[in-house]
Amino acid sequence: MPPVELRHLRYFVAVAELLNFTQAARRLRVAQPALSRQIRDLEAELSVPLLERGPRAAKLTEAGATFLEEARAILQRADEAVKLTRAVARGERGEIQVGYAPSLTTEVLPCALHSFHNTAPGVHVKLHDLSSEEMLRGVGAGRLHLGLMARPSERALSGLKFERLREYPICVALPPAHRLARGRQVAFKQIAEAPLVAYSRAEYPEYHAMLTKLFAGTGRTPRLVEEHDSAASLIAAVEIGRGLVIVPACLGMLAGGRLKLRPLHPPPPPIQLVAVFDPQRLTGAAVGFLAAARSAEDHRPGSNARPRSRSR
Amino acid sequence: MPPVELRHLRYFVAVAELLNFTQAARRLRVAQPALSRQIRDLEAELSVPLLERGPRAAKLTEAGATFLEEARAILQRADEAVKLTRAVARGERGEIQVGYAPSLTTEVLPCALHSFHNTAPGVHVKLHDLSSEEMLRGVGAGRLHLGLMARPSERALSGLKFERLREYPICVALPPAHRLARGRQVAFKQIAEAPLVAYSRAEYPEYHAMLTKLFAGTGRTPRLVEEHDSAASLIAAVEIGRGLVIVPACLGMLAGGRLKLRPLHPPPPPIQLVAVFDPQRLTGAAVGFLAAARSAEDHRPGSNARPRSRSR
DNA sequence: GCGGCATTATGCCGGAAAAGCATCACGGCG
DNA sequence: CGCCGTGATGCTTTTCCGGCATAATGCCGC
Repeated sequence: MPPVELRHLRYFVAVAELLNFTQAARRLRVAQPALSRQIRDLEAELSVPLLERGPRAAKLTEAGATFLEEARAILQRADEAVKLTRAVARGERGEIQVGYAPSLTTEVLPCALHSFHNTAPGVHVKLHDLSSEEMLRGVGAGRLHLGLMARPSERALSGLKFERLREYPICVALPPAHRLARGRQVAFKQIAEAPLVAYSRAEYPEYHAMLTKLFAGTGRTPRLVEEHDSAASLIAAVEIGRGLVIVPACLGMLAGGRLKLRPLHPPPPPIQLVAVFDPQRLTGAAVGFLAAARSAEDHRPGSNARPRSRSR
Repeated sequence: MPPVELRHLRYFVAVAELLNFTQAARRLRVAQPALSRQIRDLEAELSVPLLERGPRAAKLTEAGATFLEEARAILQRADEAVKLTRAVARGERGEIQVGYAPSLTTEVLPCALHSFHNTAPGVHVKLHDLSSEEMLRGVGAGRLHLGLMARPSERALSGLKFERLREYPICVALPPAHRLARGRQVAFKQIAEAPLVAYSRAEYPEYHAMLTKLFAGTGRTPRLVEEHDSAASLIAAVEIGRGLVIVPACLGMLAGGRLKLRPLHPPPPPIQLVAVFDPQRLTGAAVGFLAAARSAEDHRPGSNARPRSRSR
């Protein structure tokens, strides 16, 4: 016995709406006998009469009326399924898992989310505050679509790709009243022996790798006096004078006016904020989010904007 | 371009679950090439790749995963639609509209509802307290499936059919202390001049038709002292001695011990409780309800039960 | 590196099923 | 009674689905 197909439902709905096989056949652009047979087959498959054929018009039976509701619902659902699937493929619907390094992405993330929501309002972005290793593992395992983090070493990538989103010069964060805050920049030797606060080594190993690289070849070692597990407490520690901290410029977003950031003078290589992804598994929505993150302009004044040329 | 059919969904779900065309084809009892082509056609129709074919196994794409959920839901819905429609045709699901005359059906209706609910728990019975004319019009117009009422005249039926459910002897209802309550029955002449209360003529014209018939040929006219629009207030009126009332025996169900019912002596033709229906439109559920009403036994003692033979 | 083993894709053919065409049967209406 | 309109039936045509044989592909083990 041939199974029920959507064609049967489409045909039946047409007949049930017009209550007339001939007109329904015309609407469906098939000949009337073909339609009659399909309806007959459907009734046979259900072993239930759905219509009472009269010479003047057809009439729905009780069962036919309930089947009509059902058939309409099924057809609509099928239609929506197709539309939804196409939208997912176009990256307009669905969900993406995004890992992010909180302090590094304070500038980019809000803008990217905002801009992405405008272009793809149907995509739900799930954010995960993760360490760099967790992100790399998550992207590698397919749990994450994107990881926003400091550029990792080539061997840590192991097949993944990345795209550079921003570069942030390495700065010294100082209390506003600090002596060194008066200049436009700070020479490395001025802080080489100063007490430093830092991110905790356990949670931010790559920060310490950066510090080590910074001090390599200078014959000094950083004088770490405290470790903190978040940017907020780090800022507070500097504010109350426990020490200085070496951070990428984007931390200015978080510190607001509480700290002054001054670029290090012989400028070391800047911190690169990148988006890591698996090119195999890059979905449409993830591509869209990447584009939003790449092109997101910072709307707040003065943070990463080039200083405007002085009015002459 | 051929449209999407349920077959495509069935095939896709099988492949998506096994992630293997060959095994899925075996489960579907088709050859693997046929399955491959159907999936290819489906993807072409959606213009969306749903599966990534690998030499080791297939993998769902993002769009494929969402389409899988949708396809499963649609197939299940279709399955349920078929089951539901069959159940409706068998009279096991659905809804019936039943009109009833409240005081005439106090015995039958509760039993019928109970018994019907046991045999067809999926059918919702909608009850409508209506006058006889309203019921006849409702059944004639298809708004009601059944009308439970006193047997109407043949010409009022106009094409409808009915089935007799019960017969109730015509009785006189008296206050328990009334002189006439002492006997087992009441002779007509004993009440022919007594003050009578009655149902209101406006709402119960057929009651007055019955009264008229009862008095026809006796040379008397009923001495009506009050009219009431419900059985409850009628009972109360008799209880406080405003008059007697002529009612079918089933009113004993409502009056409880408050009134005594005594059959009229030369017994007039009894009141027939019938179910009126349109044989053209009789649905399975309505047939079931009719059967329940017909065979419903009264579980309460002594109301319509034949008096048991005395122990000798 | 190459043969074996799985995978899916392709070409071709036969048959089932759906569509089309012509016609029939039936009921209402002028 | 003939003339619409209805849906049903018989037959043919077309489409398309399924089956078979076989190719192409990628992986694994030897």
